[in-house]
Amino acid sequence: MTVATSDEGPAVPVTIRDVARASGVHISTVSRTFSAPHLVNPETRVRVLACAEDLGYRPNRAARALITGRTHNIGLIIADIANPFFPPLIKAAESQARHRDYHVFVADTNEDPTAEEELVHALAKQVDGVLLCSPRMSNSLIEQLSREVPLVVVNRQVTGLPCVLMDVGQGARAAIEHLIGLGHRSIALLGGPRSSWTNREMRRAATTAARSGGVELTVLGPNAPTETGGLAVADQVRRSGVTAVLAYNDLMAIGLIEGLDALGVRVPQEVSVVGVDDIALSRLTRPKLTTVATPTGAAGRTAVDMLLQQDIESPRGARGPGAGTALGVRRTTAQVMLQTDLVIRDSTGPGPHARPARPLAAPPGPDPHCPAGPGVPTAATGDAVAS
Amino acid sequence: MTVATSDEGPAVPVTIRDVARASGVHISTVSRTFSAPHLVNPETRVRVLACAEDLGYRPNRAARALITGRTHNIGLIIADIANPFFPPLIKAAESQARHRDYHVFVADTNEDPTAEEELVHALAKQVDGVLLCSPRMSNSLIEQLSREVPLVVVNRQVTGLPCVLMDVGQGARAAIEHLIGLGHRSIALLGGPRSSWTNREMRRAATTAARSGGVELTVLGPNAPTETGGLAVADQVRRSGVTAVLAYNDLMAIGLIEGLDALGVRVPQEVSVVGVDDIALSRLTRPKLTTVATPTGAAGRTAVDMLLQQDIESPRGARGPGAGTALGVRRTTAQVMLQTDLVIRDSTGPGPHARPARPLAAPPGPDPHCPAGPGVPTAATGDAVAS
DNA sequence: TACTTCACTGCAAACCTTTGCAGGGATCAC
DNA sequence: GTGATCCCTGCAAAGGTTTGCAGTGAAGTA
Repeated sequence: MTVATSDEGPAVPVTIRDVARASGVHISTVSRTFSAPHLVNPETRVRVLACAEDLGYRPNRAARALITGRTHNIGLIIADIANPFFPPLIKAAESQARHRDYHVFVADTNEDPTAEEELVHALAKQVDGVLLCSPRMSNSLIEQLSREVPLVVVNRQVTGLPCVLMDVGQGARAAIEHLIGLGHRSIALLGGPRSSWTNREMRRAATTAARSGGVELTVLGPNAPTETGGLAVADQVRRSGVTAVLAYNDLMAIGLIEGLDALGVRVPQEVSVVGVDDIALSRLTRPKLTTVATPTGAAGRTAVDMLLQQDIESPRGARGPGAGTALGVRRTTAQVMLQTDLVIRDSTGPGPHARPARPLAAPPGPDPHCPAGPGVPTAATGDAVAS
Repeated sequence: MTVATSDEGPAVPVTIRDVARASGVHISTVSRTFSAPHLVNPETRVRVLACAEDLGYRPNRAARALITGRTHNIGLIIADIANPFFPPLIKAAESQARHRDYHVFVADTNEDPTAEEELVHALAKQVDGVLLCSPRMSNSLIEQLSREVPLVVVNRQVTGLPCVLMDVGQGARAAIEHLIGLGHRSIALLGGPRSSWTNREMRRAATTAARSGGVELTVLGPNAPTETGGLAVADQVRRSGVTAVLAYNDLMAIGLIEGLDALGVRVPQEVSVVGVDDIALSRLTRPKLTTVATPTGAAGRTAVDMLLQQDIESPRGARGPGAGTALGVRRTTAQVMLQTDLVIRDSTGPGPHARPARPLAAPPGPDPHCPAGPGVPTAATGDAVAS
């Protein structure tokens, strides 16, 4: 380890006043040079700019925000940055924001609802709005927080708030039908976090699809939405005697496959596995993962658009002329539902020709109605969920 | 898609003044209630707190920062958030920061030096310091930016700035020696991004180790540090006739294995592959990846510590008493080098008993000195790199 | 009683910037 | 020559908060 001393430290901060003094004009002229150049004489402008450059002046964005009410920042709160599901969403959001001259600040909550709330507070006055992705806190808390800072919720339906949803219900249905079509009659659903909206939607849709397909559905969980979570239930899956599994997400599916492999259970020969998300990794595992692709990029872009739209409509901090009547700003809130796609790869295969090989298997469901009729449409009709 | 209208929008912002009015005290008392509670009468305090609670008051952190000069935020700039190398670093940094009552804002640059620079400017006045991880811009630009906001650099050596480095030189050496020990005589190094400090260090150390081991080292690259980057060079690797490869990082190693697999080349039977980073994924691929484990968590924690330490020493925005003499603040800068570890798993195996099977193989190096002597120590002696 | 001490609170400046308003000077038309 | 118009610039308030200083009243001490 080297230790050195230097006096190249952050220089004394140079403010608009320093530039004004150096260029012999009033600070308001300097201000205008940067925020409304057309209002200042070209000659003055170049002089001011030269001085600014010379002194290394940069407008203080915090001070500017204090008076304009706009920071040109967007906060992005996500449950777990280690989940490869999120990076494409983040990148899409950042790219979209950049086009609109906004910056995105990302924060990770470690799936902790308390951290989520605290982060919203922390970000509140430093950003123009927050994108809340796969939140773990309650709907009522989200509504309450939305009075503090404009919010757009991703992967959760909150009435009265703009939401970006992915139709995992349809995806789960497609997955179950795919498995039924392959001849599976006993299927497990690996649940994710309890407070996840996606989790509830999947469960509902999978249950419906299984019922109308006349097959048995075992729900295992809740589980941590990670490889470890999937790994941990491998033994339970094996003993349950199911021949196919729909996992809450790809990470769990991958962990499960790993766990089954360790137990000597082959995928897809003995057990078929379907994930959700279509993370980049799902193309790299062996077997390549059959999964429900979710439009993460579109979700990020859409969320930014919705936030900025609502943001532009109602300039921040606008006190009513009548001296602070507590009348909220009127605004429109839309909820968009993005489509999902089943991507069939190598982790699903034909169901057992005979009964399940494992002795502990529960008997198949008693009343098979129709072989594989499309289930009741469940999209977009959900009420508020996730207490 | 549902569209609705609501007037539950963000309420009129409630300020310290509103609380003061409601509780019948001066704003300074309200301020003290929050930032110096011991200075205000307990009765007054509870009254003020009640009013604040009632009105839903939250101190405006931006305004506070304007006057105190401290935001209690840390910026974290990352080359590519999709690289699983970073999440553990991010999480460690966040956890460490939280203990010190700081928040971390993460931003991704897409490996784009321009975006990096812009982000530093954007963050400058909204955070107390920035952690620059695996930067892609020039050292001189970094030095220049460090005058705008306190900086700690991770994975890059910049003289005069606090740096957190991982000893990838030692790691690369250990990897090469491991391969030599297995009997490999013709090894390739898959290079990463040209402007990466890690890339240069690895190359230097690998070259030295190969030379002193008397084996041939082929450098392939630069390449994108992603699965795709690894996938893309698979054919080149095959044709080069090497029997072992050290990749710039795990992602490339995994992509390479995938690519070799597609070409019918078996790992590790025909070609051994070593990665760097030990991302979680490297335990899940098949074969499990042999890799140089880098202490990402420790790096994140250390970086936060170094930033906060330097930050505390020199309170921001302190103008000298002599009315703005441009004398920089004196501060200490340390450079720490963290150790790496070779983790041997299943992607490396014995070298060829005979000559390499492929016809195109280059002849082995002419002068084998010592079988596997430890190379010259290269740690911590590097000058500034990466123009 | 007079004086000190103490706890608490109010006053006002400060942080850095933006912006509505008004003033100054030049240009132009009549 | 007068008045209107226009471009540019300065003035000062505002945004929400912190903080050094001073002032108040009460308690304590002699």
